[in-house]
Amino acid sequence: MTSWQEVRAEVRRRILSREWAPGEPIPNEADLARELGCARGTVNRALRSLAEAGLIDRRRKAGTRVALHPVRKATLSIPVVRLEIEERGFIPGYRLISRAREAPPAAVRALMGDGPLLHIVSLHLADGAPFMAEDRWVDERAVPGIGTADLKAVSANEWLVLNVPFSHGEIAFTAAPAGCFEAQTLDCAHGTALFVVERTTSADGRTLTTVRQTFAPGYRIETTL
Amino acid sequence: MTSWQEVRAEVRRRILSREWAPGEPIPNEADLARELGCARGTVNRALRSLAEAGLIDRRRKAGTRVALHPVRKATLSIPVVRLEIEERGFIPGYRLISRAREAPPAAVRALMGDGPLLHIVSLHLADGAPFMAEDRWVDERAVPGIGTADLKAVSANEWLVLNVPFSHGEIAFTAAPAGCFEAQTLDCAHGTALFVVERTTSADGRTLTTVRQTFAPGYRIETTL
DNA sequence: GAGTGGTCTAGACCACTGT
DNA sequence: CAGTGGTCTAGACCACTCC
Repeated sequence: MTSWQEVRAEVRRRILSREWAPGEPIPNEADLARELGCARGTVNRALRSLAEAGLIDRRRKAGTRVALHPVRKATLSIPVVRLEIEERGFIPGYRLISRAREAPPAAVRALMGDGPLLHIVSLHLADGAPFMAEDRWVDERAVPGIGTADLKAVSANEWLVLNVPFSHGEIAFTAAPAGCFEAQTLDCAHGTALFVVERTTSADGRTLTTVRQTFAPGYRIETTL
Repeated sequence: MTSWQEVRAEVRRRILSREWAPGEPIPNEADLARELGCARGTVNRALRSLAEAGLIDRRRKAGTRVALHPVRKATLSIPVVRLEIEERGFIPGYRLISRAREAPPAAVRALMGDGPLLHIVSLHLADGAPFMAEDRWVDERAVPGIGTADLKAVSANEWLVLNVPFSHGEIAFTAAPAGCFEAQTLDCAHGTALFVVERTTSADGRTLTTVRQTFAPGYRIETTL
């Protein structure tokens, strides 16, 4: 019993077997280290891992307790769309639909201010079939270079990932019916239930870009718990 | 420059500022520790954190490199539904719709075998309004006690979390149109675009339960990147 | 074979917080 | 105030993997 993975496994076993019941405190790090025959640092590493997984709650002085409601955490990797398409075994494609300097609608203006924004609409393909339609607004002042980027060759999605480091972002997942635009670009019936991802990224407190990605029917995100 | 958070911030700064470009190797732990004036363990902690975040790639002997495609990782916490409703500021409610020992459809049988399964259908409410409809199959042999649980008082969702430790799970997110059942229970029009979560949990290689949760219109999951 | 990250140790000090 | 987790250190050995 020397590795932190072994310590974690043993503690997890005691929790799952109800030897240590939900809500109950477990021994402190020093005691556990003595019992299991390892350094306190090793126990700390193991317990930190379990705390991140949501299986235990830790607080200084109060000690460590088995979580009352073990919170499952699902981690989603959000790669560049092109890579996601390749990972699913398709040949990726891309088409720029429009690109214009426009006054944004109210919802976008609330996020990104009144300045003129670049509005980029594009379509990503998998094996030639529509995969995802992207409607994006970019703050030209916050993202120098986007004005001259060749968005016919490289998608805005990819250009931004490669050229604009960001510090913070928000992402949301919803379902929405296909509107006229989606029905046409994604080749589906008006009103079809589609999976939607909305993302906003910012740096230094400024919103760089906000995007709404609508996926073709049947799209699903999968991961393990 | 002594804390691992400071080290991480400094390394992140150099990456974001392109001082260390994507794909390029960065100094090894020992060198970095010397330069920044701290122990190697501290640098290790910082770099491990950045690797988990997807900003760098690390391999023994090959060293550490700035990731070519910084993979965004979104972590979703999946709490018990009742807690999720409370967190959104609503008063949670729950209604058991049906509960029967039935032969499962082919899709479920493929996952959970031929044995007789318990089929539980229920509805979760937020401030009295429909919030989520749940269609669940449970393997009675693998989950002893579910047969006698009072599922009118405690939702199957919560009963399982409290009584059945699991070791592994899969989760998927999709969009689907409301069928007759969803339209009726969630009080929406037939065909409405709804957000769907499908989950399967297992332990010791046996599938314990599989569930399809359909959320009322407007539902969205949000998180930060 | 050798360089790099992964980990363990023993000890120390500190920050937070319940009592 | 005192107990507990959080972290840092200096040194060591090991596992992996590229050359």
